[in-house]
Amino acid sequence: MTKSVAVAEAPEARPYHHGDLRRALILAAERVLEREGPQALSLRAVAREAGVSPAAPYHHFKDKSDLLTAIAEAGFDALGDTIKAAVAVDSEAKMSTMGVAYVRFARDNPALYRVMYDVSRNADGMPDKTHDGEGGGFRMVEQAMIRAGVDPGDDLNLKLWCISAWCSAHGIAEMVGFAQFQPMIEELGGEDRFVEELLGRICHAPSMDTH
Amino acid sequence: MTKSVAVAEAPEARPYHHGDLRRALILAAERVLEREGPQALSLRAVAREAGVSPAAPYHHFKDKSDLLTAIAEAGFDALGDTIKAAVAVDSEAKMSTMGVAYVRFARDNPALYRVMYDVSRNADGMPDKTHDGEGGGFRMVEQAMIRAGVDPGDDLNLKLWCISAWCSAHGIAEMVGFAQFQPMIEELGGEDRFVEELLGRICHAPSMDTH
DNA sequence: TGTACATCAGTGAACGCGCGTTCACTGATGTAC
DNA sequence: TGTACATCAGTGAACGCGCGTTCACTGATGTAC
Repeated sequence: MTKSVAVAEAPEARPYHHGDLRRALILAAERVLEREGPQALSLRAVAREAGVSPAAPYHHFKDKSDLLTAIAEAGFDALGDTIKAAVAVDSEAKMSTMGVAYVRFARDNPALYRVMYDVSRNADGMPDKTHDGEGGGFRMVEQAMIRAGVDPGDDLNLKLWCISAWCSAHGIAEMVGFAQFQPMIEELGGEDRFVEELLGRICHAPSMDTH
Repeated sequence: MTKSVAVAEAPEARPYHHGDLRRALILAAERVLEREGPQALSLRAVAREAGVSPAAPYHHFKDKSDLLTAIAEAGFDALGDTIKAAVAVDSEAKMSTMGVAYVRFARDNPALYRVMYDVSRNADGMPDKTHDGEGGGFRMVEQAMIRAGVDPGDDLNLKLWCISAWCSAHGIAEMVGFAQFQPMIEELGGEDRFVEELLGRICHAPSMDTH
């Protein structure tokens, strides 16, 4: 509910001050990405999509790369939420459930996923929140690994298993779309099954503790 | 040895006709990538680096994307050669040897590696030569898998193991550089050891045939 | 409750830049006779 | 062996474009008194 004004304006007229342009810009960026892909993600395009002038974003972000960082961070948050939701449904919270959810997110938001890792590469890593944060993705993987039988006391081993799983999921996410794999995907009855098969060859409880 | 000309030119004067500009452009692109990164890889920059006018490349490539495709293909060839060389040294031709060589290539040529996969994503897959070709990378992985104990008769299973390994190597290659992992890398005594640890958790003979 | 004023968050025009691509051209090469 | 000519592989100027960023500005908001 906004304050009423003395003179009625055109119904959709945005007030001069936006209210939460920072957030609006990030949402606009996601729409641009989905609609036009990562190449089209310019600061100007985002401003255009949000309905503001090209100079407006500079009141909320230092420069373009600062905006990209925020977009990537929002993406990693969304990824974490997706995995969380998948785990909530699967009572056993299996690694493969999480892996499939991970890859699905990447496949459903390919351009955003691309930006997330492009930014990470430039920033020498993913957001700290994702890696170390309490509700972050890595923590969830850790817990699933422990449930799968990895000794939680051996910290180095546990971490290596998590990183190994995450890297695999990332590699799969980037490559499932390759045309060469499509016949096999059909044979297996869909992308999710294909991903399960790949993940199954990577994370399988029996050998996890033998290292 | 070039034909001598009646009037002596400045020593480095390139003849009007280049001879093999197509190849020279690809090499120039690799230099640009190494020196300035993937963002700087414009058609004009490549022409500049090769010492020709911006219009010259159009006699050898349909457009920019055609040039990029050729660069990526050359990159995949070089990757294949690197793996081949590593296998030649290691008499057992272990998976981990190949994996480490793969990741080393990606780390030594980060910008080229990026372009290789960017192009692959746009082209819906890596070059056929790499995937299906006789001396291509996938074939080498196949053979190593067979040596490691995967039943060569079960074609689907064999292929899934190869894809799984390749995806993992790719994921690792993209993420080893992340700052979060650096302490662990030091602890393990270097990047190659870290990569070996990760790969060891992914490809380990005992369970390969149990599927 | 009103008023003066600082601050915030927009505008829109302008800047210089490098890009991909096209064009009419020209120099060099190779082939037919 | 020489010459005419088609073809090939370059040049360099020009095009229009969208970009990131800056600037002086202005409208709206909130605070002090």
